[in-house]
Amino acid sequence: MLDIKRIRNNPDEAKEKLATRAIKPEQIDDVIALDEQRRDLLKQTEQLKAKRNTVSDAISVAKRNHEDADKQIAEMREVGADIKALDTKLAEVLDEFNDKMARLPNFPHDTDPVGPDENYSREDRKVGAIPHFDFEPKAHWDIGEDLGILDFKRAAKVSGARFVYYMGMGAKLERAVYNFMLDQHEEEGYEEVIPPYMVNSASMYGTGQFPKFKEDVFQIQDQDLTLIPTAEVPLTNYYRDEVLDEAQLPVYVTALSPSFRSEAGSAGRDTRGLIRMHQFNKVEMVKYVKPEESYKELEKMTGNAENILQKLGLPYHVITLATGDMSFTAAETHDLEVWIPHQETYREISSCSNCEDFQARRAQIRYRDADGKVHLVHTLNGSGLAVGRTVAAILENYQNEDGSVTIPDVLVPYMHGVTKITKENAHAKHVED
RNA sequence: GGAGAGUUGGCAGAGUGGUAAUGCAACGGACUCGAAAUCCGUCGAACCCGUUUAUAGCGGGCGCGCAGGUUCAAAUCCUGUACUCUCCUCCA
Repeated sequence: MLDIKRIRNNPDEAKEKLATRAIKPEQIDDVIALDEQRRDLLKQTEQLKAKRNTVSDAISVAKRNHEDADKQIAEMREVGADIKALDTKLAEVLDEFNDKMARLPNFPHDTDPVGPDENYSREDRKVGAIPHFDFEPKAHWDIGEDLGILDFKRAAKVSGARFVYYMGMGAKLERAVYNFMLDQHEEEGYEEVIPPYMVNSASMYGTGQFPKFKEDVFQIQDQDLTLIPTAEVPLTNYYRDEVLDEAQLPVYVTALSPSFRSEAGSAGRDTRGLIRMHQFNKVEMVKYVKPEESYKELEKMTGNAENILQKLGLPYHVITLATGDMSFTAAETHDLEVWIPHQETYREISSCSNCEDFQARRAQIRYRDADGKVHLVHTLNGSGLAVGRTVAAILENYQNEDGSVTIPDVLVPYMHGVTKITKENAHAKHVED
């Protein structure tokens, strides 16, 4: 949620900034007009309420002295009716105002590249050498199915498209990857959390998924529960409607969780493999910080995600998203894209965003400074990393000509010493009693 | 799933129709070399509107889980709802 006072005082600034995010100037004029209506009605009803309060006092005194108050009561009956009418109108205006405000995206940061889509994003750096293969590299779904560690067919039978079973060493690799990530982030100062995987609408609203992106999620029928599309939602709403002490900041938390996404509107894209699933694991990082530190913290968080890729030896590049390509709540976003050999391209594997006070205003997450004054915190979130896509990247970048996959060194301890996944070791052996 | 109880300021806790007691904590001051204790004073944080250069001050609104309703007037009465706790049932 943007600050209406800032929009009211600088409408041109708001129009200019949001124009880069596909918001028409009329939408700004709309909210300003509604805001004016709202304040006008508020003034009227508050004047009447002030009158009601003073006259009610008089009535109360009169009654106590057993004097007649019928005249005032009759007068107040009318005032009461007027208040009710005004309040009804005010509620309507307020609803519309809130709805329109809730659909305006965050202001982009001044340094963000301006442009309508990903073609305008800025590449900040490339890290790691792109691997060269003496053979035709296979797609990760072929590697996985040939080794028998990924089973898309049976997942389709049991659940549907965009689901997968990880089998044997595949499951173990997934587990190794996220355990490694959690351990790394813990070393970097993040507290590990296991959050709820279903949240209520207020939480979805707080982090900005609702009201605009309801079609992107899975909701439980007849209950106010939504399967989380990212752990960002439960992690950021943890302090919803709270005032923190300045001394508590910054707060760093991390969580492994499944993420559930309906992928409405993605029909036909990435139909094979682990890239785009209805359910995938992700290790998420969230920070609550003081406003003046949020951009420094964003760089640190991006570094935390990069650290994972570097230790895994996966080539990637970092881009700063163009204004038109950023998510709704972000003021600035760095995407990490990992090299996928079979597609000969970089694919998103992490997205680290500074939401500034946009989520904090919606979710009312604040802190009290040394002078006792209350301010909104800044919130950041980043994937560190999407686990399924990391497994896909490992399978492809570490594949061998014989169909086996070498395990990156840092994961070997997490694989209990296994250095390579082969057809021979991919599955459980029968154990004689 | 069944039955009951509860939700009031940072915390504890009164208040069953006339507009939020009290205690603790906190803050300011006095005393003190300083602190503690004591005494005096302030105090529902936050939010909204108006006035304003102002995040100062002042005025008003709001404010008793949330949303409605009844009433001249609601913490108090009514309806719905969320959450917490206890017991029963069930359950990994």
